Amino acid sequence: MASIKDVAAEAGVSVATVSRVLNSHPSVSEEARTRVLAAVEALGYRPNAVARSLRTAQTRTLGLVISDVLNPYFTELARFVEEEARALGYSVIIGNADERPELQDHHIRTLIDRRIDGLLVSPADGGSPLMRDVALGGTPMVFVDRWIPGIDVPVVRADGTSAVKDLVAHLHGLGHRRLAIIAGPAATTTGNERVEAFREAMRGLGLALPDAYIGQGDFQAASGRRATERFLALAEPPEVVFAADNLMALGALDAIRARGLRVPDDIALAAFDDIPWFVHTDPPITAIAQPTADLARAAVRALADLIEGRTPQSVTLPARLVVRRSCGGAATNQRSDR
Amino acid sequence: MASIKDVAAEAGVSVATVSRVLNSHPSVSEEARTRVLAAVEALGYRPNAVARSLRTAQTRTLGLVISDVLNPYFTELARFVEEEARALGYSVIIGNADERPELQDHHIRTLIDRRIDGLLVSPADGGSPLMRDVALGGTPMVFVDRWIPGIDVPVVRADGTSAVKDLVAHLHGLGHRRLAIIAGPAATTTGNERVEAFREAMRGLGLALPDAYIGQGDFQAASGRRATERFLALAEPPEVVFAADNLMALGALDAIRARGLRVPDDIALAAFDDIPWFVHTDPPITAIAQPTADLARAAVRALADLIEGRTPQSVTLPARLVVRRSCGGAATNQRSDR
DNA sequence: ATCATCCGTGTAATCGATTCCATGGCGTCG
DNA sequence: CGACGCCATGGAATCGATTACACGGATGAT
Repeated sequence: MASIKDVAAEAGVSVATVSRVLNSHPSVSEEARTRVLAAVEALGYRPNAVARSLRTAQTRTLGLVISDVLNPYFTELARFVEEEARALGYSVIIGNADERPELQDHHIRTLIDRRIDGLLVSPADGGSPLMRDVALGGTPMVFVDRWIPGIDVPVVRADGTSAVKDLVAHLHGLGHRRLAIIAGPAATTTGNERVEAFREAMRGLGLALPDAYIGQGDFQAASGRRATERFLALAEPPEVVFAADNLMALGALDAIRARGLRVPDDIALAAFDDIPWFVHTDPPITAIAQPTADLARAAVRALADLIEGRTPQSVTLPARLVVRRSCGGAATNQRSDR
Repeated sequence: MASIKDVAAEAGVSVATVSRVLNSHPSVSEEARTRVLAAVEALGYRPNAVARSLRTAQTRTLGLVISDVLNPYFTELARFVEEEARALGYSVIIGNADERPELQDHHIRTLIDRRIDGLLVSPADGGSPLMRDVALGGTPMVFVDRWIPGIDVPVVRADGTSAVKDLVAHLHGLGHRRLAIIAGPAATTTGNERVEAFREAMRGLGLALPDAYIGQGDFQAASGRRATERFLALAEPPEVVFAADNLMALGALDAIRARGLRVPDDIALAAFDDIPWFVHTDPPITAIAQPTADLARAAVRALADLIEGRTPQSVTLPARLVVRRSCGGAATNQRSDR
């Protein structure tokens, strides 16, 4: 592959001049510029990003470590992150942690070794020593969706408390009193917050949330199934299951079907994170929708601010309730779904 | 961030020795080795992958350019690709083309500029000049899922002809005669092959595939909706719609619902590419499943073979029919789905 | 006419690794 | 006892870019 030296030779100038042309430095004669450009064209020259990065100590690359690519919420987030990053002149390297802390650490380490300019993380756990070191070590970092208390970096996330309150009120209005939740891992902020918001909203309506109605999940479908099976085996099973993410809702649906029960007639179902498929499940699932595109954009901008020396802002955007048929009641008409 | 020089100074040896220790070169005294390792530990040293890549002319990185991350089939593929690549000591950088050729070219260019060791591509079109140049230019390259005729690189893909035949036989057995297909872009191999397999299978049963029953889609949901609306507006609408990918099936479902029709009673639906959500849609959707994990592994191995100087193999694996309820008939019992 | 300035350009240092080659010490063999 | 070879090690070149610095020539001011 042609290098800058070859271009310089072809154009009959020094490598410095070639570099100046390529970086549109003002001090280059028109004559030299055209010669260099012609040589670049002739040789099909493309600058070596590796060499450039070594010299300039920047890669124009962002690392994005997400907890689970198979979760449509994160896939969508990743897509918008890449879009915004591209608009700002950055590339994105995605690391998929599969909700496994050690895999998360592997990706963080690999990204740091590649000297990415900044890191966008949705932590799968409460924070490894590595993550703390990286944050303290000066690598620009921003948390998105989930964050880690005690690590002082900007956080871009959605606040679901108001939407959860709306959901609980909706359920209460439909006559449901025994509400259960499948929580995410306690080590994640979203795992805790959603339970707390749920409990708080129930308390506001004079309802209790017994421990037996709190299932422990890990944001994966299988855990949603297990938790739901446990609910259904109770002497007094809940009337509603609220899954803290979409994959666990899928698992819950499995478990309910396996028991031969119907949603919403026998039991109602709702989920955190809205995804296109929820419109088409049987029945369409009531969910809490996050402003994914806005979150992605805000996160990338905060990270770019950090990298480029501006002051980044933490951002919290509201999530909102999308009522469909899975909890019964009014929104029974399919047509109104979309 | 500490460099190899700092480690050398701390350990009281030369950088050459540090490098030897790090690359487990045999010619290093035990004494020196422990000193270097201690210094590495003390400084928290991590080798700079950028510098290493510049020197060794390899990045231990694979580029994966897929047509659409939001399509669960590709997401899954990407996940398994990363998994296998990691097992072989490579990282993966994903480029999402969003089914847009110019975006695909952007990512290919960026990946080449970063000097990735090899490229895995599922082309969104018939092949840009850039793609040809890259293939001819000696960058190791493997096509996965889709390929481009005339570009001589290994291809790893699923063969759906037999499964499509099974599907058509299944539909025929259920009494359906008017079968329609929503095709993918003509510029993609999967776009064409699936139509051809469908047409061929129908011919085998003495059925014709009129042009009006071939909808032109682009593998995105919206195009599936449009094509289906056109089918439903025909004087004699089809009894079955077969979508060439899962997103177009989603769009078809939308269109059918919007008309107030029911699946499978009013019209049957089937799709290429099986995904977990199809179990939970209303009704569960009959689909043709690809062996995604095996495809991903085979593709990565072929690429690694190419990179490391071994002889790569093109691989074709059979897809298989998964019957659910969306075409009516026997498989009506939900329990049997899983 | 003289001197300061500015512009275009080239030379060379530099980024952080890897690796070729030279060197000195030591063991072995004739 | 001398020669040879091997081993551990360091010095220095190298990868492909960017960029500080130096330099010569042209231009403008006085």
